[in-house]
Amino acid sequence: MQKIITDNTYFSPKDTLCCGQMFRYRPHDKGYLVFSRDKACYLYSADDKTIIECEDGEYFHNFFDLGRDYGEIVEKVRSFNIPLLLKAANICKGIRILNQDLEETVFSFIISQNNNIPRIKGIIERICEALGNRHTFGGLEYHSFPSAEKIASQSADFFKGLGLGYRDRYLPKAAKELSAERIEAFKALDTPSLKKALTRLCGVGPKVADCISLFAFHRTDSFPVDTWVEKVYREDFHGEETNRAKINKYFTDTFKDMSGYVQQYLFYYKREDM
DNA sequence: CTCCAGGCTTTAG
DNA sequence: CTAAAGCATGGA
Repeated sequence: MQKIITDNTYFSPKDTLCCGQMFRYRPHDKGYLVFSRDKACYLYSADDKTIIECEDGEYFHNFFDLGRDYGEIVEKVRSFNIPLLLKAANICKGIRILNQDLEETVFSFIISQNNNIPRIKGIIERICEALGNRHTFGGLEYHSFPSAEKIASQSADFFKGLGLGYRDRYLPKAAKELSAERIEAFKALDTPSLKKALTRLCGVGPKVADCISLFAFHRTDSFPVDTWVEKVYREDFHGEETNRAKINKYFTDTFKDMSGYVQQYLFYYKREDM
């Protein structure tokens, strides 16, 4: 077992996990158990430290984006000098934008459409239990997130049985569309082209594409606009637009390559009703 | 009962 | 091209 110890000023387990960018975690002991792909870690804070215990330190170092200076990012966000954002940055400075597995992110956010977070978490858990491989971590049993190939081999009815509702047919279809060549081609694209390419996948529209480009490709010039962000835009930025594409343009034009960080701060701030 | 959730596909205009 | 209807499910 490896142990990664970091300062917790810019790394809060709770805020990083609960801000809506990932769904596979649960409270455990002093912190949380976190699952990504076929891997697991135990994440917790003690005194002024945040600690990761896991078998694959390299994987989770990258997963939690530990190579990046978040003090610098928070300062850049503060420098926009927007009162609401100053407040949000203080509360959310412990959020790290994760580097998540591409396939897992694609399927997870297809499921997220017109859905709420507790139910999304439940659906993903049932998918892992039904199709994932069994693993153990520190004596605890868990299931991996299934491969695209495995998802592609299931019927829409199978997913309906897991409670996906009308999204049942999107998963196998998107899984078949996710070829290795296509995934490889994604990496070379700039963010607007990547977003367009992701939108070709069944069940992936502009908002989900923004989430994938942010949480799997770390494209921080993406700004996903969902119902909560729309609420922030209306109520706090006093925006007039109702078209989500235009709201997206307003935010990305304003925040450029800080868009992803700002979006997460605003989303979390609004959803937690702080 | 209605309304809403990290919106999308399909169809109509 | 844009706009709107239709969509499963479960909790408030």
